Amino acid sequence: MSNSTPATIEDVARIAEVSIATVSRAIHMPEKVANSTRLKVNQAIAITGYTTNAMARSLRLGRSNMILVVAPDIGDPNFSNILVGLENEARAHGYGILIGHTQNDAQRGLEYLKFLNSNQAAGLILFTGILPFGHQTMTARLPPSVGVFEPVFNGGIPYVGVDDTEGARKAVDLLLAEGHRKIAFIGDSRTRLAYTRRRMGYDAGLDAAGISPDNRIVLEGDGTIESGRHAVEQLFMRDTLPTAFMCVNDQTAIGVMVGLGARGYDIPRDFSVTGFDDVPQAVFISPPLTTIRQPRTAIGKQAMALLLELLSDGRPTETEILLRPDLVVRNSVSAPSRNWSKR
Amino acid sequence: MSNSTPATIEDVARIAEVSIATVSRAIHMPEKVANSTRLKVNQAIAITGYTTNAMARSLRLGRSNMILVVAPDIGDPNFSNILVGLENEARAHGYGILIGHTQNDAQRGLEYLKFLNSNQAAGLILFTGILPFGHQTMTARLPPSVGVFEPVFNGGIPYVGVDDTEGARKAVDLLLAEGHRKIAFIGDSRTRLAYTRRRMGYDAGLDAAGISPDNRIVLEGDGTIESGRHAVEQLFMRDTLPTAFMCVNDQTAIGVMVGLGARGYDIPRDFSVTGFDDVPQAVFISPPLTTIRQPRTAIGKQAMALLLELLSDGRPTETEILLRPDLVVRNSVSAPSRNWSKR
DNA sequence: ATGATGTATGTAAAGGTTTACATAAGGCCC
DNA sequence: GGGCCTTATGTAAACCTTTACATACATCAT
Repeated sequence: MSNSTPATIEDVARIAEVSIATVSRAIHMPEKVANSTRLKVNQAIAITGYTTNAMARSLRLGRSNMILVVAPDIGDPNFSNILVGLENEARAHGYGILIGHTQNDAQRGLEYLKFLNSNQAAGLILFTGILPFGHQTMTARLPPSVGVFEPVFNGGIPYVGVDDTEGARKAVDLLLAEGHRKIAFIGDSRTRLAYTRRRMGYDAGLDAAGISPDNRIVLEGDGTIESGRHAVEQLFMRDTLPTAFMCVNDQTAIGVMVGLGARGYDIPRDFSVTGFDDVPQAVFISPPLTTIRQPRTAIGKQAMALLLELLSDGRPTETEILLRPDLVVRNSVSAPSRNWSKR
Repeated sequence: MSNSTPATIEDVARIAEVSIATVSRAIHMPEKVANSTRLKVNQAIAITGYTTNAMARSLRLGRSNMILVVAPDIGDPNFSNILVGLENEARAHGYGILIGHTQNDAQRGLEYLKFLNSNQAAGLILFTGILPFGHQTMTARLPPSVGVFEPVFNGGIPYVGVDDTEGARKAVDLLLAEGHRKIAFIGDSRTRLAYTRRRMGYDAGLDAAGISPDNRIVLEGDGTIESGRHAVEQLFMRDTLPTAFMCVNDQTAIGVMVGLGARGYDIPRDFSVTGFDDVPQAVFISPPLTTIRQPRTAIGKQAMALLLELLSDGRPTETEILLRPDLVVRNSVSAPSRNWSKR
């Protein structure tokens, strides 16, 4: 059957000697069709190699079987594993994944909006932490959407991610348990919800340990390696130094380690460092980084499951599913060796 | 105009007081329509917020504006950067990217084949190095396709990637220049075309240096970290050891370094190691890995450009576009310190 | 004035589905 | 045997475009 044009439902109907309506029913509502007929149809499908034309189907149904996934940066090491989870779950339900990356450019976001408007995607997964569509869009027009990895700032969109506060708490508690009392928090941008939440974990841990706010050092940056390096430089300008650096993410932590290394310090002997995310590099840098693991594949899977549920129910839930963060202990933390406060 | 159902071409036609054919022409063949009319249509489009329904368009045209990208593993560190290149180029031409990963499972491949058969994708980008569809598919049915990163084994599909042979040659020449004479090549599977080609570079370099085949050590594996570690163990069983390990990819090189480290050797003092790919980790491991860089974004961009060209021309070119590999020198190579052959 | 040529627009069909509605047949009850 | 319900199938419309073909009008050469 190596026909040049693919078989249509009509070809199947002709061979099975039934109407096209029956063929459609045999495929999508098999219980509505007599056993004998279903058999004939299935044979005809096998003979012709028929597969339903997704375009025609989506057109008729007014809804596609694609999910648009928008991320600021496809290359982000966190991204790919979540994508695996998303993709697996989507495929299992007959959906495909359409991907786009905005590079934090609103113009780009708008271009992807077209995929939505033109009915090419039935749902939206957002990695961006923000609706990347400027103000042209009212949320009303958006298809069912789920934020992932980073809570969505505007728009009141359900979110699946790690419990940032609890994760940060685990990190700070480890540092505390090792005996650290002067712990710096190296954050990224205050506009990121993840920052705020991790910071909350940091503060809560320090509160519980009875460490006064005066003894806390909090810096902001942009979450890059460079930003971590820069934070170290800033801190060395001051008259007090922490004994430990608790970083908002692994990139920052790597930057901190680079900065400290450049000044000739040894980690964890001289300073302890923790990260957050457990990116693949974390295990390769030296020393291997003690950090908080994001269950990325699970996050992807659950986010997609939630979206698919929204898609069938239509119920506009505003949920937040928080997954448990795990502390992964490697070699970047030890007890404080000396008190840097007075040097 | 926050209407619940999106505007159709008919809404636009009514407002602009023209026929739907004219609207369609005003959009797609503006020169065929009078200036005054075009103006009216554009205004009507602005008022209604109309965007073309991609489903209807694709159905009518018999061709979608999606490109299917199939990779064995989305999480592969090589993948994401190529994807960036692919995506940028696609978007610039109004195409979207549909992604799938097979995990080397033929069943999975078949599932993606459905996207193709159901007309949801106009073209195919293959990362898999092999047509992942078992034998059910004759190439005739495949849409325009381009292999990327890994030459496609079966199917005679155009390919865009790095020049493996030249890259390997650069690595072996560096090792030779440092004075190494006993260089082991740690490969992966002989079925991978990339292996064969890199191996050719290795042999060519050694030939040129007048090193006889007896003095070459070649091992095979599966390209994983574990496989690199295993290769080291195997070599220590033998009575001759190389002074340098030239690895088919960075993963293997990392494994080799781990294996050597576990035995207490220092790199590059005791042994030199080179990789291939320049994955993001390569810079973080210690010592940072000297390797061959794949111009990933450029590969993606060119592959997509080629595919788009195929899509419009229809000309079934069987090309191979080989990009220049760059040697990136870090710290895993130095002159051989002693001769391990007789220990 | 006539016919030819060219330009701008309209009409209607086609693309492959799904599904509301119509029809037909079979079984059952009285 | 007639009416009624159930089950299985068919008919045809609708989803929204694009485009071949038809039409209408203007321009121009003769």
